[in-house]
Amino acid sequence: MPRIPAAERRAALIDAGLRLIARDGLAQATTRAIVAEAGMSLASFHYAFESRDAFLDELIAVVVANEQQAVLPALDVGPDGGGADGGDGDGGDHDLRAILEDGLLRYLDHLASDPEHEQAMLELTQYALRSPERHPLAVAQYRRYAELAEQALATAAERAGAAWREPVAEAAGVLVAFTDGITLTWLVHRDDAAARAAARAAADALSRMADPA
Amino acid sequence: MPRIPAAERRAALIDAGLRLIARDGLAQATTRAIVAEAGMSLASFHYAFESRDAFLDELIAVVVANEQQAVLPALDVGPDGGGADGGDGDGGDHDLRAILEDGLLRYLDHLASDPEHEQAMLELTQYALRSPERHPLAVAQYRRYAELAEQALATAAERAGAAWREPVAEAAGVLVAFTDGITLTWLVHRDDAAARAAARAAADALSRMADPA
DNA sequence: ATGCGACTGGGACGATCGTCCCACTTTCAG
DNA sequence: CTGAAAGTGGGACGATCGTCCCAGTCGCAT
Repeated sequence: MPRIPAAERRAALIDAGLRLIARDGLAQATTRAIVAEAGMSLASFHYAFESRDAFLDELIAVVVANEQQAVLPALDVGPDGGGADGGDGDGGDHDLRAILEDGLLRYLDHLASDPEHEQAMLELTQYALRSPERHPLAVAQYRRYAELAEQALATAAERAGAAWREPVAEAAGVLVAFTDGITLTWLVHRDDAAARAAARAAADALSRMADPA
Repeated sequence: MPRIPAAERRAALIDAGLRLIARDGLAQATTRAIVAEAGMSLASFHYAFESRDAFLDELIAVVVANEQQAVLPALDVGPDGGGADGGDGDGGDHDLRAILEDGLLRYLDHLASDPEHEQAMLELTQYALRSPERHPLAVAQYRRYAELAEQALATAAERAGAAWREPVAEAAGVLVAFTDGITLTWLVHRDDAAARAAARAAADALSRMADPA
């Protein structure tokens, strides 16, 4: 009812759109459903956005930009965690392994606390993957993931006093891939124990891509 | 034009449907598009299937059942591959690591040879993940993946003369998760080198879940 | 205060969706 | 040979989609 400038309306619509996609899926995110979720009239949608496609393009861009605070602190904060039992042969990078596993477990907590958000991100990726003109959006999304992973891995190595053997970007790519896979299988099975086992294996593999200082 | 019994028509429609989903995406797989791809009339669709939802349900079931020959031989055949350079400390399970890496690289070849199929499977999973009554289809799909992974891992360990420390199913779950993540990131970036690096790391992590005999 | 431009509401348009119906043709058991 | 059953074609239905239009109304600079 109150008058709202177009810029704010865009933000409110994107917010409602993401909420709707997370709850009901991308296919249910029609223009009418979006404005209903935002409590607006249908005309406001096309006053703020040229088309539904343009709306989704901007939604992806905005959501990807906001992904930072959701994942980065998951791997960033906290001193040494308790860590699982050991028994590994190599010494040295034990700390890095524990830090990485701790970060991945923290990500699993984040995933469990808001599974629909990750499911929505996955759905948006697949949407962008279709049609060549939208493919760059998916690439940008995963480049952002890689950036965040890179920061987290750099921080982890620094804290453990280790050094990545190859460029951090390579390990970051591996981390993104593993995280994605763990997310997808957890969304299917909701099996926390299996996800933790995969996280453990992922931390193990990643830690071996670095040398102790 | 020729008369075709309903059973054959069901198979032909499912075949056309999968082809269409792989090429254009699930959203474009309308009843009209499907019958056009199969070269039939629209009435034949609802003569063979009760509804589009029922059609998709059976399509998923059939496709999941046929997934066997696509993935299993990828990890199953072949003696010791060339293998990458080494430098790892631990001895013992070096063979298992190489076998697993070889199998994963073979899967990457399969993925590159028909990326749209894996993309379609991913899309079908997300479709099934929505709505509770279809969720079991996604679970069945990933249970099948886990079965195939289990067979492959058992074969690999046997060939390397190694034994899985935990039940094979646990390692199989990790393999499915890693494979899924590698698939997704490759579909986005089409970066063969990055996928191979992730495959190497995955093989490394998995091989450490077994003990040499 | 006032007028112009930004914003809103509701209704309507054509396209396309899944589904259904019915007249028709082919097949095959008896 | 014949009649019931199985399969086919095309058109139509109501619902819903994205988009558009236009008459109205509010806010704000002047």
